[in-house]
Amino acid sequence: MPDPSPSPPPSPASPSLIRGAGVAAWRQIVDGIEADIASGRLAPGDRLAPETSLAERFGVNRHTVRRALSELAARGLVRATQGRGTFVEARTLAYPIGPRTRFTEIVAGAGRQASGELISARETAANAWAAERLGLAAGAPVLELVTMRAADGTPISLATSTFPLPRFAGLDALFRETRSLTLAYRRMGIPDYRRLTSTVTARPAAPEEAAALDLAPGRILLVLDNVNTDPEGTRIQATRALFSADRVEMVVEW
Amino acid sequence: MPDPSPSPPPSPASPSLIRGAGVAAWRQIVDGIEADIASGRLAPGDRLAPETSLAERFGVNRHTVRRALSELAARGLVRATQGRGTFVEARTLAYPIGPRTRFTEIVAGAGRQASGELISARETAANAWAAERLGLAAGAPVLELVTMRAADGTPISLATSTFPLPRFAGLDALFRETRSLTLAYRRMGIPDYRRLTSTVTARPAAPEEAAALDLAPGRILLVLDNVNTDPEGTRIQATRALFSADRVEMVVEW
DNA sequence: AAAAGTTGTCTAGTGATATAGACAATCCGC
DNA sequence: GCGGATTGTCTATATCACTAGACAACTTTT
Repeated sequence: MPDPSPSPPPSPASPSLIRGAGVAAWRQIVDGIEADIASGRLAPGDRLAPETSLAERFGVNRHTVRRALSELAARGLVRATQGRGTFVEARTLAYPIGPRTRFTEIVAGAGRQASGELISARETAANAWAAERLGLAAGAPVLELVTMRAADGTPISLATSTFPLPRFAGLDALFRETRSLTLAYRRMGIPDYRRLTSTVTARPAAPEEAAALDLAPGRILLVLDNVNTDPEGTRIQATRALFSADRVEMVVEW
Repeated sequence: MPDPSPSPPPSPASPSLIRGAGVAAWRQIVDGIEADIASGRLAPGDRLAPETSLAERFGVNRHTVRRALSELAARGLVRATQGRGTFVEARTLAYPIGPRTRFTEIVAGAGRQASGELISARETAANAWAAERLGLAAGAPVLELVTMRAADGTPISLATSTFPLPRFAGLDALFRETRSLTLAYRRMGIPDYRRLTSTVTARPAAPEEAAALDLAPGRILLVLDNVNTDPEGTRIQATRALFSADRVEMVVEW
């Protein structure tokens, strides 16, 4: 049996809706069109089928289709103009997963403007998740940094990084000063870090996550877990970054 | 700005529901609990909070909670027993993304039973997706194989692989005979293949995809695109595999 | 200039969702 | 054996989603 292989992108979202699944018809239409946009089946500038055609295709009333298009417009994915039609406005960012990633370079490479901020820094006790990944005892003191990144002002990722204490006491101050984790590491005597593992999964955004990333409720998140070590192989950083699956696709190259 | 880092798993799904988002309250509860299970916040064997507690936590009627739990039970994620409580039954498969992947080994390594089948094989004209990845002219003749994989009888992935013709004419017969793509390649004079790129993204399942993978409508898919080459660097295979994000997490290691 | 195509807005009726209450049945701890 | 905790089932009502029709206003095509 060959390793799993994805099917080539099929025709646009299936017109048949699922009734009784707890997802409103208009919402399913939203998700379907959004999936077409995210997958490239609908590209920026493309005009959507007219409302009456979509209604016929999805087997719903034209008002239901309008409810969906209204939501898509509110999310900035499409723009409707009276008498002309509804056009696609969305695009995604190709985000490489690799031994090292530079958010600013990734965004600039896509012809967009990167920005970011350190939302919070605090010393706390390592929870089970961080303790396991950093090889610490549960409850061990750690430094936790929360950061938010954006491309062209659109939130891209919400990330929390955890570092063992007391080794990394003061890292947050160095980070605020240098705006670079790599430079902050160097100031602390660590010439470079190495990626140990990366894990990707996906799930719906919790309400507070959706709010932070300016997403509609329940949008899908790509969750990227990274563990980094110092040159001697000691684990120094465990990070979890949340990305909107509508705005980002993960790319791995060898 | 450091590379994005995920926040450690937060407390269980936010109890507040989003009204007016087109997702029924009971359905949001389903997704929230399912996310807790997928993320490990709720582990197999854990008992869920009682119905009355969940109703209070989510701010809904107990019947609405029961509607959600009924759905989770139908999906095989939880099991309710009168007088005792509701317990978690789900688990996920760690699926490595790497230069080579062996589904059977991955599943066996998780202590589960792998199975799979070749659903279809056909000669067709390359669509834009495959043509781009294989470096072919659009419409060039290709062989397309569709496969389904399962672990312990639970569908894990639906994959479509595309191969250029006439070079790979007969590959499907060799594949049926050897049950191994690597062996089939060797019989055709290709000692080994190499991974060129892998891309991971996520989106809701289309109805026919959900049906094929035995998922509830609208469940989240992890979509893995791979491009492989022969030892000389010529692209020989483009694959898209669809995975349930509830059942699989992608793991990358260096 | 007129017709056709398309989005935008208004009013109104029917079915699904969520709520509510009550009580039965099962399991577990004391 | 009893009480408390929890799931299971029944009936009933209010609110929201979806449908339907009609027509206005704008843009594009003929």
